Amino acid sequence: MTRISSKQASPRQRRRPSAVTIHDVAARAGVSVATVSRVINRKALVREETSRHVLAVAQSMKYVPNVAARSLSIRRSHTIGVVLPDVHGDFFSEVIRGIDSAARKASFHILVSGSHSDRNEMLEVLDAMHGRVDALIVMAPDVSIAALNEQLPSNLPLVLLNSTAADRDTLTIDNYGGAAAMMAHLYALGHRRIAFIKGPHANADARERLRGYRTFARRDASMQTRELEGDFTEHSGYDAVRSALGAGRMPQAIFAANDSMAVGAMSALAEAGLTVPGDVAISGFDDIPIARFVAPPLTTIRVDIEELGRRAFETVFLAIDQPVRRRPVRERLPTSLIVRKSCGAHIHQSNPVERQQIRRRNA
Amino acid sequence: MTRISSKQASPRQRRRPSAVTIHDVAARAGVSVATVSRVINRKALVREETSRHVLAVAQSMKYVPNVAARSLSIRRSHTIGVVLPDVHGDFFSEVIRGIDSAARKASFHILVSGSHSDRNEMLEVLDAMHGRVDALIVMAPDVSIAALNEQLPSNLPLVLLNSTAADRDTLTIDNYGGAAAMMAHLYALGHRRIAFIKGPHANADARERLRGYRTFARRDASMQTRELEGDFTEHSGYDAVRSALGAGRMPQAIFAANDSMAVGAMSALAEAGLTVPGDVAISGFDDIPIARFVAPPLTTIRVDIEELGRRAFETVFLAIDQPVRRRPVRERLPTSLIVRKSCGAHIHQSNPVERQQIRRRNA
DNA sequence: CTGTTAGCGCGTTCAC
DNA sequence: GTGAACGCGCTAACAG
Repeated sequence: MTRISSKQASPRQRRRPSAVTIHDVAARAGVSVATVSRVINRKALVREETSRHVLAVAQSMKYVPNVAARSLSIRRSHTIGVVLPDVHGDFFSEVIRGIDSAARKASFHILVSGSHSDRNEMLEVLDAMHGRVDALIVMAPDVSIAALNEQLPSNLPLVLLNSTAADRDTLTIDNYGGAAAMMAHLYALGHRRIAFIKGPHANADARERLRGYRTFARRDASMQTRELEGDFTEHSGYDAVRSALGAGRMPQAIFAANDSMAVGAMSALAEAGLTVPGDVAISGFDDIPIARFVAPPLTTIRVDIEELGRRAFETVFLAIDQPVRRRPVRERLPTSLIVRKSCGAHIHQSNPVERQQIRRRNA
Repeated sequence: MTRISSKQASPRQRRRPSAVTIHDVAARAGVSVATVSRVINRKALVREETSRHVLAVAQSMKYVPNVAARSLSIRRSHTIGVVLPDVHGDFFSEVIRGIDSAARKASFHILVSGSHSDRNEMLEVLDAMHGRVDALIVMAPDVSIAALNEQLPSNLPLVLLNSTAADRDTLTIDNYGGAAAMMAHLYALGHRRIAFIKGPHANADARERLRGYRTFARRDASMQTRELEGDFTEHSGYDAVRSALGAGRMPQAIFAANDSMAVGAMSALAEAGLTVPGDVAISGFDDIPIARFVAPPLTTIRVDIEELGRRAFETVFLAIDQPVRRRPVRERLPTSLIVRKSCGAHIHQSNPVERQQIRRRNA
């Protein structure tokens, strides 16, 4: 009995008025749902004419595929989850921007969750994302990693940002190299008493920057180091300088683990009547937008956070539908030294003569 | 025939190994899927003992409900979409933070999409979110609103941020009032030649701030106004001052439509050898974190963006499942004047005597 | 090329 | 209290 379902309208409308479905379009276009599906998804071959007709009908009925149904069927949500800790300011927005722009090109959506202070909270969110996303981009303090590995279904593609874990894809910034480069720059400028304003101890980036500072500082016996506490906020940079002001000889240069603290430090210095770079040189890390607009402009290490986000998306995107567990991707994004006036005359690192003059002047 | 389905395992595993489903739990616990569902959702009454047992089994099997299936069934995704234009820096992160924190409390997820420069791009995204979200929080230039209203299913709860549209819920910042308050402050300080650095023309906030400036400036014949172009970036603030420097008499005060431009302006002033507030007073809008750490600290209008995000979520959340179309919510968030040193000595608005002295000094 | 049909995993009447 | 069975809207075989 090839009963053509002609009175389709009645069995519907059981609950809400509901949106127009693939069945409605099929009925109206006089084809089967399969054909409509094929047209919509451009899968398989459909006669050009049929295709146009279906498309026209769908358009006229304002048909929009139900994503939940599709996800259920193909087991894919075309969405990736992004979970970040409690980061503020530009970092957050830029990394999201990077991920979002890359995701949009691939027609992916991003489900974000930010500001997770404690581990349990983060794990809870991770759990809730299960099934909702095809892959995950996670930034977490190292301490969470172990628990994370157990919690997460190991078949879910995942890339870790700025933290390390064997057996997982990771994407990091070359914090160590950047810090070392900055120290080399300050050293070349003639500075020997260089203080460092640290970031939060729990932060992996902060630790690596500190390591760069320490390692370089140990390379020369004439170096006098000093470490000031900080937590990446402007205020902590301000406080760090205040404390330094009241304790012993001032350093010739202050290297802050991030730009925000450098700005805070400059503020404290200005308040104390000290000039930059005349009395003390200042440098930061990140190259946030205002870095070049403070007075004097801040010498810093540029980090392309947006690029980090883009790479993160690309990494997980490639991992989706890759059942074979290859060896983890471990990429480290480069940083670059941006020389501005806060550390003395503008010199090019590549010009040893000029460097010599500066060194003498600063001696 | 009460055939207990004992050999459940075979019909499964047709495609991927697939995660554990409600059927698996039911079979293992020796109950029906309906019961498991009831236990998981705490709906209907289930015998305490049965409930505990099912829960235990589910836990042991690491059962996680499939959200796609649930969404399909209950027609609800527990997700809200957030669509923002191309905003940078703190605004973006703070509004997301606000929405996210409120959403998490309600067990909602947020699907974000940012940096939409043109209208079509935004409409595309809006379209793609259809079915994926239960409600929408949208920030768009006014120009899009008309198209937006047509595009969006009118039954989808939606709140507009910083833009207006009849018949839609809107949440705005009191930009006009804030700008007027700042003008009153500068006026009280004795300033009469006050320049204004404008924001992007397409931006509703920028327009309102400009309106506040103009309206107040017209209240006194002694006022001399001047409008400088800007686009909310530090660089444009810098450029605005550079252009002013080369054209006629410098204003006594410069009121930037946002803090970023104020910072850029200060940078240009410092470069030109002008002091703040000695030679020219500077004020901004937003109270971004670095505002108090530039030298001198910036007088500004505080805007609580995170709160804006929280309110936005609450507004749409309340609208979900509210079939009755009440009259639109139109809320306007207050702003407050933060007096710092960039406009002269620190004075309290409430102290007329002090204000008098300042006025005389500035005369 | 196109139609039929069986799931995808879960919520939900309606009997029992 | 609990279970059987249907439907949510769509994709993917499998037939034709």
